[in-house]
Amino acid sequence: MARRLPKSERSPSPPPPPPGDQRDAAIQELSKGSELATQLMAQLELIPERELDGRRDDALANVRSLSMSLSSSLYALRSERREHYYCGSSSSSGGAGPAAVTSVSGAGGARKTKRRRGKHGEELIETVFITTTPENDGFHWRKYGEKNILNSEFRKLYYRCGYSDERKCQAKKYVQQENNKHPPEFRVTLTNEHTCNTVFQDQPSSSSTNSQVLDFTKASISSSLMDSHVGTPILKEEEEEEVPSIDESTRIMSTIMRNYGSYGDYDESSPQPWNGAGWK
DNA sequence: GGGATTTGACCTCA
DNA sequence: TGAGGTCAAATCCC
Repeated sequence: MARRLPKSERSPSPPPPPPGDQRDAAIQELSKGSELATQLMAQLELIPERELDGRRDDALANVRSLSMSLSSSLYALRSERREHYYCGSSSSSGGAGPAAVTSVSGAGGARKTKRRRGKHGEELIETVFITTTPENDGFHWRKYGEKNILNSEFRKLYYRCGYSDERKCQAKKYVQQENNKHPPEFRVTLTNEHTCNTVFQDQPSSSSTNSQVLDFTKASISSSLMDSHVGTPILKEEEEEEVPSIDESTRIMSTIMRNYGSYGDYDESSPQPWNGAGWK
């Protein structure tokens, strides 16, 4: 997520963002690399340990690191794009009216960015998308609430940035399971920009491992929920648009999820809601 | 003991 | 007035 600097910290004439086509090309290349890394990981999984002289785990760890790096780059690029779109649309909005909705599409999917007012009239940027990997967005989230939602069989989970206190980051994330597909899809709502600037950085000092913080920087989570399509959410329009079918990389990841647990623990015959860290 | 999650209560808004 | 969002004490886990 691109960091939005306070006015006083912004340079008078910020450098223009890279041309859109160049960025698209970069995103495409990174997506490809990420997909390939995922495939490689799946292939490595199929090779018996003994055939690699006990070095399969090392190789897997390396591929995971590679995939993570690619994913973080992808995420950073896409976040930059989203902010760019938002800034561009802000002037056309007259302020207090119905929430303006800006469709933001990228190489791997699309999101809806809404603008609405917060509790105290402050402007909130709200991005809604559907994804099968809600935990995988590169940020450090701390859960602060959970709620049953009317007419929904799944509970809504509330997260705020893990650095909300120490870095005054106002970013929040709401996750609600949408269905019992395999893998299940989640509606993820992001509000406010991250100001903590901690994508894939700053290993948390906490030694706690039972955390359900959606922390992609933690090896315990990143290894089991590693995913190549970070930032490639499945498009879901607010007003029931057709949802594209899950792409090849998603299917590959589903296979990996089965191998690594988490989604693999999901029993399709007796679906259970996702609790933020996997199914019990 | 410290950090994170859980969960019921409370607050706000439509 | 009810639903959704947040708070904060209790609890859990390392």
